[in-house]
Amino acid sequence: MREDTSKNSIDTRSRILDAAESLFMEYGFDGTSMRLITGQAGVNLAAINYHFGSKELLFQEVFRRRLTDLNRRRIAVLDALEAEAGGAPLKPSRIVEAFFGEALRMAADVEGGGHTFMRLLGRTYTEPNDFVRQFLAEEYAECVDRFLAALYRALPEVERTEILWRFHFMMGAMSYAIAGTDALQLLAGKFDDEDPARLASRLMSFLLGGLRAPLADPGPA
Amino acid sequence: MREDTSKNSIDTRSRILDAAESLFMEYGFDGTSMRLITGQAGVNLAAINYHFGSKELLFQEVFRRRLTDLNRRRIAVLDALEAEAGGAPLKPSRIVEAFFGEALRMAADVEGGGHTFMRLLGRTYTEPNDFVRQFLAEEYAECVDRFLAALYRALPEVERTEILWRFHFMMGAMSYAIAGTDALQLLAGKFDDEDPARLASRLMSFLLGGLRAPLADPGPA
DNA sequence: GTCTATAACAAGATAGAC
DNA sequence: GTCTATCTTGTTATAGAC
Repeated sequence: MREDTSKNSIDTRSRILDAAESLFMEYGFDGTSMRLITGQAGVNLAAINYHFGSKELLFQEVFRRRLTDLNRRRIAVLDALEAEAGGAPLKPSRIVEAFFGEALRMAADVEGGGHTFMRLLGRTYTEPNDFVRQFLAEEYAECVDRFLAALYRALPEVERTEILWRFHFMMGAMSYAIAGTDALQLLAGKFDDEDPARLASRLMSFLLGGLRAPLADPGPA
Repeated sequence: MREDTSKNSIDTRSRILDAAESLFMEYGFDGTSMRLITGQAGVNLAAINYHFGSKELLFQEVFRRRLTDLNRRRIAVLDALEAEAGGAPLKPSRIVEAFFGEALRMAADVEGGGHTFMRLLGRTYTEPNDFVRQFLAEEYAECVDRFLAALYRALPEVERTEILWRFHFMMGAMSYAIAGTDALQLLAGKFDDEDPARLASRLMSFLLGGLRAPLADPGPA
């Protein structure tokens, strides 16, 4: 194993990305200065602009680095399920497991940074920063469209708007699930420490319960 | 109706709070400058420090103004339910409805600013800003303790950690539900515009489905 | 209570030496 | 590719006139 033959240049990018991921997660985009990032990464202040062009572009790269792969894996799993089903609609639970299971697997990777990234992602959803809003929408477009289409086919009797909302609710629950494992939160300190696999099965059971819940009364006309 | 007899001083505080609430929701704490707030409020820049002491204290006051009442109402509803039950455990669905129903009612108040506030609140949960973390924990402590105790009594056969997590998941779903009504989001543009009452019943049905879901397999020992 | 002016500092970005 | 030094702008906060 080469120790630091290539400690420069190629490594600098990664060091910056790792530091940025962790700091953006902790302090948010506006709360994280470039000086803080380069300080933690052990690189020069000017390196961010040299390697990424700007703070915003660095932020985007932090997401692209992991998100592209995550959504590719999601789609691959969905492809496999659909191939296996041979034209028949999938079970809703399989679809949900494919989408959220991949995310939870990434979140379980504490060493490799997947955990930090998924927390950052959850946090960013509710941070309506203009430039990242559009970026995330593009990055997710294909994956979300594929999964929604699969759910529409799997639940033809359910109004599409209802499916959309439930999918959205599930994203919220997952986001909090990941954030809650060691973050702030009103309930912090009340949780026993427990392994991510246990959490994943807790969440999945909750999500499927919500997805299968009886439809709401549309209310009085 | 008096037009602007008291346009000063007492009104200035409210104007600042309203502007701050809306801007903090849109741009976050760090992304919102005092110049922006005072500009939108139509008051002088120095007014924030005069009336609130600092930007941080203003932020806290934005929350206190609405949160204290919200949690008081929640507790009042719980008190009424428990009085009615006369010592018997409550139905879990009633407890959940009390807690989230009050929040949803506030979120439905678009005119009065409750909607903006609830979106800000949901966003702030995932923003682990040190000073607001502690503040929110204190502001919520009594209410959360009361509702958790009620749930523990209502579901004695369910492991407490499981209840804690499901409560947490529900908070996440609610947060996204409120944010998603007109915010960013990957699914934005896909939602038909619809009234908040409809959304509330959609969410409640999802939450109860999740709460009632079969317990997860603890997994292999 | 409200205002102007400004102090004191931190931010992102870049020019130019090495 | 990396560094230092610096430019420009924007930030919170406050002193002091009105």
